[in-house]
Amino acid sequence: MTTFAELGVDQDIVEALSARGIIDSFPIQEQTIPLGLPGQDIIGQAKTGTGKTFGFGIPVVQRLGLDPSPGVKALIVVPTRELAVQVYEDIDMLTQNRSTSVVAIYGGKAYEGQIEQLQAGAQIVVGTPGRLIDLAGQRLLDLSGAVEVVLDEADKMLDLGFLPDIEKIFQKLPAVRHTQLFSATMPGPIVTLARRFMSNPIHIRANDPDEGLTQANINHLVYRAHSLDKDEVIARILQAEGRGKTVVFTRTKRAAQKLMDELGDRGFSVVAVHGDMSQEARERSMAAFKAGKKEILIATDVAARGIDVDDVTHVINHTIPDDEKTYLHRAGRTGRAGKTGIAVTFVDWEDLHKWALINRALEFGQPEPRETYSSSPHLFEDLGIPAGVRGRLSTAPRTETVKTAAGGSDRAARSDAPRRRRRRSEGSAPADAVSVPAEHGAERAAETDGQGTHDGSGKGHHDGNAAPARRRRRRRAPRTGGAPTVG
DNA sequence: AAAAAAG
Repeated sequence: MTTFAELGVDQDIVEALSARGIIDSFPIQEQTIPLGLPGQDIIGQAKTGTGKTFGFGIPVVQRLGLDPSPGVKALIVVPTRELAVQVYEDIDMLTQNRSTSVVAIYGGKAYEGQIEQLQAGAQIVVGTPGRLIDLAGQRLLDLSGAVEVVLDEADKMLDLGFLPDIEKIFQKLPAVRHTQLFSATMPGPIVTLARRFMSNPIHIRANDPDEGLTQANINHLVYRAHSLDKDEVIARILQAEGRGKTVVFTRTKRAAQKLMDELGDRGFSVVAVHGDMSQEARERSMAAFKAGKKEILIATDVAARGIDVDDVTHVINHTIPDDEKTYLHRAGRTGRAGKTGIAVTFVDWEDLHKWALINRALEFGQPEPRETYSSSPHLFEDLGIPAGVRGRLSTAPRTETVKTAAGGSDRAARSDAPRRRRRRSEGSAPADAVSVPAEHGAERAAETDGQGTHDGSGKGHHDGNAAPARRRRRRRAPRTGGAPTVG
């Protein structure tokens, strides 16, 4: 392993990194930093969770040097607000031993603080396109001196949804500049398009050629969702002992909200992030998940790219993503920085063609998703769920839909799952005899209410609100013993 | 077609 100092990184940046326990460099960093430092334009491609941010971030910070003059000299554009926050934090960390100032510019937040920081002379801007264009249009953000430019998740930034915004932004940038584009996925046509914004870029692929396209340390499991109750199976996965942080992806905002309500009703400690939530609630969710205060994150594809959370052990695709790129990015929330992870995907009947596409593109060699059913032993074996938990869970009471006037009692009756888990990890008696602590229901209700459904701002009354969703809940008769209909 | 991104 090469140290950062050996790559030519300034001592104060090396110290900032080591203060965070970062000593050794990753392959993408070894390849891009020595080129980025002298100003080479780079298209940098490396798998998820292998250190791309520092691959471009260190050269950006170092090239600005110790120039104290105020004004924007570097611009880093990212596709989501949460990623803007994260990249801002990473870059800010790199500058901790020098005076370079960094600001995050993104929507859903008050203008005031962001404008103040710009007027105070911020030198590095990390932001999302909408707010950047907004502030540039108001002459509150001057990009004409941004000689360091990065598109993170570059293929996303150059796809149809973002391209017009990106073109507007590039029009405001100086012609002579250092431009870097990074992503785990870089389709050929996008590389061609990207060259329009760069001068003689080098395309760096930090991928071992005989490795596959996917991360070797992520175990990919794919099941057809036909003959099983997805919510039920996901609940059981979430009950597993030894499961760490888990991200559950859905296709729509509504589905995310619904699943959060469902799991919340079962007593799981969950947070959600999707575009129908207030920005404040989104950031609260991410902070709780990152800190480990909440172990389950329900998300739309807003969280598919770039989000770096330590020790995510499982990614669950409640709905299969539309294409192989999204699949790769979603799965890549686990198995980061050399750790292992499991990605579980449920394929609905109408989505079989999507699996065919992803399977072919990523060369999984598994043309059909595995057949499984709600209490299938092999499913839980695959997932590494301990036998004891499995046995107990398969007999978990699944009757319900008690309609009560006061939501408290029926809710308590249903929330056996995490109680079980907690008791067992304490090594105590079987949980069936244990009653739910009184405060449990109330605590959870408060959490649910705090997650963006109503944020007190009077807006954001998106469909699929918590309360109606809860009332709507009804479960079919329990699948008796899960008599499989394996095809 | 959905999600994201300004409000």
